[in-house]
Amino acid sequence: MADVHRASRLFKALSDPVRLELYVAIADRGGPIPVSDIPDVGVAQSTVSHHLRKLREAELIEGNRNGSWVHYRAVPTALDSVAEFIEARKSATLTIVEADETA
Amino acid sequence: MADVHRASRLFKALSDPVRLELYVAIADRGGPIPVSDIPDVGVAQSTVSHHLRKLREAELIEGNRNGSWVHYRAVPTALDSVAEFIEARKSATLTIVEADETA
DNA sequence: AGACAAATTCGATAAATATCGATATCATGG
DNA sequence: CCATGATATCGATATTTATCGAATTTGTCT
Repeated sequence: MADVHRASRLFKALSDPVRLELYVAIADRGGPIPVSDIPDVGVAQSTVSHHLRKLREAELIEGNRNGSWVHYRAVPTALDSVAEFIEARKSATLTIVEADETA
Repeated sequence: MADVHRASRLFKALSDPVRLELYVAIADRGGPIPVSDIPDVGVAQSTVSHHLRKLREAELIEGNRNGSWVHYRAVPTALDSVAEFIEARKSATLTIVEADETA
């Protein structure tokens, strides 16, 4: 949670349904996936490319060329700060639940 | 994570720095907090109200009037689906890390 | 009732963003 | 070298969104 700006940038990167779907496809692949293997999400190719760039800029994924293909993979630690953010909020809300319990 | 749309709606709600800061202030309060107690985040009061509405619509917070004041509190389970989303991605990336390890 | 305070809603505006088709870049195969 | 395929970039457009000040609603106090 340290930096609200960093967290909000990650949230923003994941806030578009199409982009989120792309990210999930890449992350759940486990390994590097060429763009051409990413399942169709119903938008033009240039739009896919645009979203991949956004995900790259947010450092959620990284890609490298292998011949004609660009392989993308999810950056393993990218979601850590989001996880921390959620944990921090959870303990805060747990505190109040306990307080209500004893009240 | 089941529904990508639900997840992206939550992400979108948290994607604005100002709104995220407001949410953190409310969530970390532990208990109900009147709007007037929310620390100044540098925007007009009407803008704060607008963001609170968005957070409400995303069901991240809920508010109820008590006299002249409206008290907001974080919905305790609201972030659960986001946490699930992250967990699911983590196991996917762990799989590949292990695979790389044995390679 | 009238004055004041808290919060929301309204209307306008400027900035950001998602999308597309067309074009460009890059690599490969004939 | 040219055609083809994969991906990225460009330019335009329509939609969304963050922001503000002004007006409104809601409630309290005298």
